[in-house]
Amino acid sequence: MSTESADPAAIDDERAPFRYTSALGNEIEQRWQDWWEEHGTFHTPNPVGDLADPTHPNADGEKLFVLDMFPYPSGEGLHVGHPLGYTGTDVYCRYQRMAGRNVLYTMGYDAFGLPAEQYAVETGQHPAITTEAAVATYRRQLRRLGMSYDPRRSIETIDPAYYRWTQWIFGRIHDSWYDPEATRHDGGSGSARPIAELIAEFESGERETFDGRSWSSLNKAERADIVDGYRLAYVADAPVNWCPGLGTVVANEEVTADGRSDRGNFPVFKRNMRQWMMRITAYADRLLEDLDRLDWTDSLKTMQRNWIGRSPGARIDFESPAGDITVFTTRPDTLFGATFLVLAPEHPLVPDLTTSQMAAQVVQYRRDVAGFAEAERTAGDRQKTGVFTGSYATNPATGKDIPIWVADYVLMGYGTGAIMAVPCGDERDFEFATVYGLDIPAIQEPPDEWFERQGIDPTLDTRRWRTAFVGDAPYVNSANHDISLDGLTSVDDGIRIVNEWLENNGFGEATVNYKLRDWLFSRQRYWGEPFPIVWDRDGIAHLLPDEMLPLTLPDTDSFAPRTFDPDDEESNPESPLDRLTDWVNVTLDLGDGRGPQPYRRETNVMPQWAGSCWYELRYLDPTNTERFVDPEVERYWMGPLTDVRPDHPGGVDLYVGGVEHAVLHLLYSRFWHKVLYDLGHVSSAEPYSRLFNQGDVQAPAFKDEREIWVPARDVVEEADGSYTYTAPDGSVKPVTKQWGRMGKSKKNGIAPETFYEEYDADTLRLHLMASGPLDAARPWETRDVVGMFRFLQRVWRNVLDETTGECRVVDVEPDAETQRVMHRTIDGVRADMEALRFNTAIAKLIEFNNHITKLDATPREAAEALVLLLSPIAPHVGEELWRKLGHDGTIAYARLPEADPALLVDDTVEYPVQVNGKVRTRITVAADADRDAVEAAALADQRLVQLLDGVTPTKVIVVPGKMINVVV
RNA sequence: GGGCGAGUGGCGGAAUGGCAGACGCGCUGGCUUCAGGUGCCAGUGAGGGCAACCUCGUGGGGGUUCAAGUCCCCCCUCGCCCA
Repeated sequence: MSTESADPAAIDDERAPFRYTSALGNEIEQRWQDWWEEHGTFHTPNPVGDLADPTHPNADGEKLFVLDMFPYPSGEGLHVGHPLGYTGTDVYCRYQRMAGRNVLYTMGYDAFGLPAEQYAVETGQHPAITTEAAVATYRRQLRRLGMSYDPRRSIETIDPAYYRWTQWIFGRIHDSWYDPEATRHDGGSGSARPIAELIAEFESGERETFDGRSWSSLNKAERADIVDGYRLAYVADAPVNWCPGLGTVVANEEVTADGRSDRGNFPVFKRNMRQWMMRITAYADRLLEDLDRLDWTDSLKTMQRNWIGRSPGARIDFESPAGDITVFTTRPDTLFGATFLVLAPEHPLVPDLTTSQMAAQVVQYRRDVAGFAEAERTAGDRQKTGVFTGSYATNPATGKDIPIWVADYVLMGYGTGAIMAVPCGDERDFEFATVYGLDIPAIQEPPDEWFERQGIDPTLDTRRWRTAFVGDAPYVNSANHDISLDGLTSVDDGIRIVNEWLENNGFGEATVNYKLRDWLFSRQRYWGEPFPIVWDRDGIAHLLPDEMLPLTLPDTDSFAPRTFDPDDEESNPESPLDRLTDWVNVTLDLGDGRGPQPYRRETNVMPQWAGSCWYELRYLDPTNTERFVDPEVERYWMGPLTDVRPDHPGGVDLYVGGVEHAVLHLLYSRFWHKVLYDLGHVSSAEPYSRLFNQGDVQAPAFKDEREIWVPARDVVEEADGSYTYTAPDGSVKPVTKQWGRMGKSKKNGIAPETFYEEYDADTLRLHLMASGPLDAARPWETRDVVGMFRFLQRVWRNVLDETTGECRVVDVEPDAETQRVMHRTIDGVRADMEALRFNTAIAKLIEFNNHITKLDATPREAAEALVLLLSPIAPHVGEELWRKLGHDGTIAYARLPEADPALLVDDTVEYPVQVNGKVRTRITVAADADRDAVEAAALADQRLVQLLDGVTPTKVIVVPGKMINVVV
């Protein structure tokens, strides 16, 4: 830089030294952020305990608990997409504080888990160090955005003082069982109960073991096995998702549709392994039913319903040479049409059923399909494949022998892994039967319209059908010596009759199948909560007593997991904690009367989701060392609001986050909360009564020729509109542009810091809130931001003199028009803020400010209303102008202005006058004119008389306050 | 394939069935300035007209209504979720 051009800022300084500039904005912001911290401005009082404060200005206000989905801090720091939801909640909280409510609002950090561990492995640093650094960055960045969090309530899931209670809750889940017969304390049926009550029932003989053996005849291990079969957290050999590339097993929810891990995109293999599970399936019905009590979007509820996947149907046993084959079907009424069985290739009975003639083919088939993902296997457009086992089963309804096939369109993970195939009533079975020439008897007589749509004449000869028929239609060929469905027309009736017959004859029973599986809860990783579990020499698991918590994660340099060739299905997981033999092998007195005993610690750790299952509860009472949350504090913040709705479940008043957590976090968290509720630890039946999904911020992202994302900040647009990327080695290559959600994976994040050079945090907040409704995705365009900066400058100029810095408001009554604009603004902005419509609230504030700009001087009343209403969105400017207007302290608890209803209506109303629906003229009449007077005034209008040209209107419609339509 | 949601200026978006395009960006012109930038003022859906005004216009097609971006039916495109 040379002297040839003057510093542009210097010119402004001369002429307007007190103009609102980026430099001034940044100075004000950091000053107020320090002030808030020093004064504990956003400390929120609890009703009792350490955090109680009856002197707080809003201590007696109505409570409001607002929650953000807390972030998983990555080494990259925040990008400008993150604060979209966070700013929305902050604006809402600041607004509600000014409306007098006692607002609980804070932020925590979800810091255990795979990405942190992977980052640590890559950089060779301990995850505790990299994670703490990332958390510190997030804290600094969020503070810089002016978030009004109560800093005392922040938590980190990796803090032993926090995960002590994660382990404690695990213990409560481990030490309970689900009794579907129990009457819950709220009167509902089905409840978690302490496992001790179950053991007592076995001991007293009140409850029998499954196989009828007497409790007293069993040894310890046998008893433990039986009890474990009831626990809500249990160890089981179960088909799990083994991911050699990650070196760990992962949950169903973490596997993508094409059978890969959502982290790292490695192949995932189904394998039976001994793992910790959570019996979330016990809660399937309650998780489903209670969705009706939640104020969530329908799309989110639908996603949860689909994931739970409740299908009523029946279990039916088919006799076979290898014993009974149990199938699950949603259409037991079609049993008469079942002409073959199909087993999943992994079904355990397949080897026993395969005859020696078919053995080679079956073995080959099972090998062939092993590599296919579930999604590929069930894809609708794929040619069905399968192989005959050589064996036959008996259809209990028809008594006929039907062939048993193996085919990969049947999945081991759904139902029983075996189906009865009804080719005339199921499209997949129809297709399969057609390919292999199997019998397709008709059991329903489809209506004529169905045949018409198929383009064929009505017939029961299914060889001429093009597809299966599904729906209500009269049954045919559906009778045996006991029952007959023939002639019935309702599927519901058919199902009921067959189910009764199955039960009466011992062939099966009505049952409900769920897509939801139990939650795989252990991971063979280092960076997670250790299980508070030790194993004794008999292989029995023992829960550590509460006073041994927290069980801290042992420090080690060898935290890297053992990973494998991603395709090495035969590899076996190894936990990093296994290597720490000094930690693993311990002698402990568990206080169970057995004295010190040698144990082996559980070496799996909990999955990333554990810490987020209950964090909102810890925010309530973060300093409590006696309990995870004080019951009175929990009831105050999260108790059911039965005055709002009799079936209100309680929980967080507003939860804001991305839709990507629709089935993972939100399902797990609800499950934990319900267990705590059943056991009487919380008063709320649901954790989040209202949930709002904020949209994404989209940004340009760039891919090179290999379809790999390249950092967007190193891409430039060429003169011809194409894009090129300059790699760190200096090479330049062409790339293609796409829009995508801002984030690490697409390498298109824009850091908020880049923003403070030209603008400031209040401008960013305004821009994020103004650029669209909170739930809409929006593209990021940095050049659009200047509009909100200009707006702040104009507000500033309306309150302060740019040359002197002095307040320039005048103490005179605003004129009548200004009063009306002001009160309409107050009314409109308040309504918009209540409804989270910040974009339209900002538009109204801009209009009001533009009105003030046109006045010769700014009336104090108008300036104060403007600053108060603006301050939730632009809090730093709000505070600064509030001071300049002569007020002490903070604006955070100043009361919002009230709209005077009398000033919301005008004296006169301008009516558009339509002729046949098209606006042709306008008239102005008194606001209190009645319908007839308005009509008369319209018909007397010169222009209308001219337009009508003597024609008498057939009808005149007057919509009071809105418009007039003259029909001719 | 199924479910849900969305299609409005050059762009982001606004509109209890009642004046389509609020507000912002961009663009055009003007003022300030030696100049650039900032700032300020005005204009800005398309087409026609000297003008007052007129015609068209919310993905496409139909319908309900005095009146449809909004409600109903069919179709197209995009997004998300589940297969």
